[in-house]
Amino acid sequence: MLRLSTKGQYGVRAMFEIARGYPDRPLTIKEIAERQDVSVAYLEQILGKLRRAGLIRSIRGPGGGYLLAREPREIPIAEVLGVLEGPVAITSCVDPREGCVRVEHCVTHLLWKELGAQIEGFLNTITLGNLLAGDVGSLQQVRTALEKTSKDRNSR
Amino acid sequence: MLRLSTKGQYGVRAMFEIARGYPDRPLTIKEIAERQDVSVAYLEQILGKLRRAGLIRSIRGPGGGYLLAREPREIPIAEVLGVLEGPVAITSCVDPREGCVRVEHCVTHLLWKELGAQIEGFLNTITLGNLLAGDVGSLQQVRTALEKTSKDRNSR
DNA sequence: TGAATACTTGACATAAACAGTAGGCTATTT
DNA sequence: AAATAGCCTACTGTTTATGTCAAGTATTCA
Repeated sequence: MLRLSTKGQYGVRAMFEIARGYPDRPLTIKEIAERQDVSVAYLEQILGKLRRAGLIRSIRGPGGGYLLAREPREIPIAEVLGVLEGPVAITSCVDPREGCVRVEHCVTHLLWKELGAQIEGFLNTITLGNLLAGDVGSLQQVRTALEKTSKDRNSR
Repeated sequence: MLRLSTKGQYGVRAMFEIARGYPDRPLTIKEIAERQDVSVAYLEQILGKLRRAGLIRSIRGPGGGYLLAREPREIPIAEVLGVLEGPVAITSCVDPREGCVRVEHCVTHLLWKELGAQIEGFLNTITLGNLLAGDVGSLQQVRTALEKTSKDRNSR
């Protein structure tokens, strides 16, 4: 359940690849495609969205390619995914683009809302900088802290 | 992004409805369907899965219906969703039923794995009992604790 | 200026997943 | 026996996901 589309996955991987070159040199689509094993045509769509959203810049012509528009540590994963897949919306009930017709009857409304907030919160704490530094391992500490807190809550 | 299928949503709502009657009386599919505004035929599929997984019991014949197999507080939402939609698997890369072909090259592998663990951890802390008691509001505290911890981590 | 290189856009194709329906069957109670 | 209620499986229409393709536009270098 709760699978991410390939657009989101490839997008993050492409951003990572671009970030690796940052700020030294622009990376061509072809390079990114080869390194991440994705078709050039498909990547074009993805990078186009990211560029229009202002996350990356492009330079045309020979020697051109893509560059990050900001520093890696200023680009949270949540933003990349948000551009490519829209906001987190576990159910249509909590989708900002739709809306709940039965909020008051909907017992689960709050549950989905909180789950969404949880996910967004998490993805906002991780940046491309973290990915580059390879310090995602320390995330486990975050989870551990969460579980402890929940346990406290339930034992009250 | 990350939308839950209707099966999962309806399933949780159905479980909630059954839990409301617990342990007094069995609820018929028809009653659940009416109260949660879902078709009887569709609900049958969902309740069938939940029954085979041992989350609910059924009683046939007149006066029959569905009952919880355990106490509401012993039934985490994660389990309900797991039965109906399989395990959390943000990408095929971290799907226990598939597997990652390129773990060592896959920078994002750990990220998706942690996100999945985060979600499962959260859904495991919420039970039908919590839903019944309407104390989902206190979830916010959990999130706040999470964010604080993350902040600490990043400022180190 | 012309060739090479690279990005841009929109239409289209295929396949998988989702959401729900339909119909017949079995068990239990009265 | 009749009524009630759950059980099971196959089928189907729709939507979404995942790409591909083709033609066009912009930039740079020689």
